[in-house]
Amino acid sequence: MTQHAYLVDDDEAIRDSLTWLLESRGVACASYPSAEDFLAAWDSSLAGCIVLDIRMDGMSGPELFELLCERGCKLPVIFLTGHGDVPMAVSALKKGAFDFVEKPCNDNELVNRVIEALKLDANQRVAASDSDSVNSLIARLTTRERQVMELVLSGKLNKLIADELQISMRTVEVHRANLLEKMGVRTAVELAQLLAGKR
Amino acid sequence: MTQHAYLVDDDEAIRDSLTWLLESRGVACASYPSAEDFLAAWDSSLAGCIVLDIRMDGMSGPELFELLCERGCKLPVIFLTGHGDVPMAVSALKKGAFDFVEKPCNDNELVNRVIEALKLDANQRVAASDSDSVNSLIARLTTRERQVMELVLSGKLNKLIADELQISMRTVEVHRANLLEKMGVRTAVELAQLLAGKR
DNA sequence: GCGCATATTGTGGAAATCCGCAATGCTGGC
DNA sequence: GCCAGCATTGCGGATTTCCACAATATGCGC
Repeated sequence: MTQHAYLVDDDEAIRDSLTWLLESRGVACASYPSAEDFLAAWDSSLAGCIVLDIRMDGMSGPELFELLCERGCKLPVIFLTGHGDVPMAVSALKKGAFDFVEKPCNDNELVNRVIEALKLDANQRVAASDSDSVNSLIARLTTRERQVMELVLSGKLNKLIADELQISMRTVEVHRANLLEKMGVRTAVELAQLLAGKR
Repeated sequence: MTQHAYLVDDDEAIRDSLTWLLESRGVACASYPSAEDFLAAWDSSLAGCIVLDIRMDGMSGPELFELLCERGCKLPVIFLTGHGDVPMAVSALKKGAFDFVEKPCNDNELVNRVIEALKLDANQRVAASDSDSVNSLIARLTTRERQVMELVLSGKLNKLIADELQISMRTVEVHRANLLEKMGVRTAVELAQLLAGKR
């Protein structure tokens, strides 16, 4: 999915000038005149970042942000704000908003923030994909393979694993070989590294 | 080092009432009437969190925060703020400030934030200590042991390690046994897990 | 009933790991 | 020169890991 900067602002002049500005820097844009419009268009496959005005008719920026968070949206959000509201800013940042930029703003500053947000989105996608891959590998293990894997990862000898599971050592070897193959690694060390942080 | 809530505010009444409030909830306090006073008292062994007023005569809260960050201070900082200043709030949060609480504030809210900040401080200390411990273990390895360790962690057989380093397999075994002992682990799997994230 | 997936087990042999015991050589500090 | 630390190596033996080949039993879906 191609990354876009999703511009959400009821002021058409701002949407147009931001679109022009960002596209001249190679950033694909999609603009929406209201929070409701973007919400209707959003789905979890969208890639990029959101540039979101705080004050709009109808649903406000923070309200949209809240709803997107509830729906699991991970896109970085840059708020455009013309008035100070510290509690709202603190609250949004703590909920994961990427940044606040005050209007009127320096063109370069905003574009740079957008580009940073796009980088963050890209990095998050890679990390999530890695995590999904490992999880799907684990999901393909049989119950017994998973049991043996846990014991291998706790550093036990095959002999002790056999004692603990009350099976033969040969069976432990079979499961061990199968699980390493399914996890796409050759050794228990590689397995431990693959699963680092997932335990 | 005992954790304290370090209260920095030029208003004595606020310092006193916060002290009373926090101590009645079991939090040790130390208060300072100015940013300069706290800065003079600070050193990196202090444990706890900082409750910091924004507006003070002399050095301001954000200025103190800036200086502390430059000096490597990791204590969580809760800003007390009576006026909105979004860019300052956004900037401080992005630099790692723990929270902003507006004055006048709900007593329970502030105490809860302080207690959360103390927990964060404690967790950070444990994590830093773990990291230091592993680093000091690594520092005790000889050059050769470190080389062998890297190759073990990349999953190579002793035989291949011996080829690569142009030494005998017995020597690899000696280094391998020595490094595992020095790192306090019994197997390469445990070693990989100990070093997860440090590579 | 048949086929498939899974779990289990045994045999035999090869390879890898581990380690006690013993020894040599080099370097740096006292 | 002596000693400690480090690097290196060999021998012999024990243990562990790995796996081809082969087989049986159970449960499930068609």
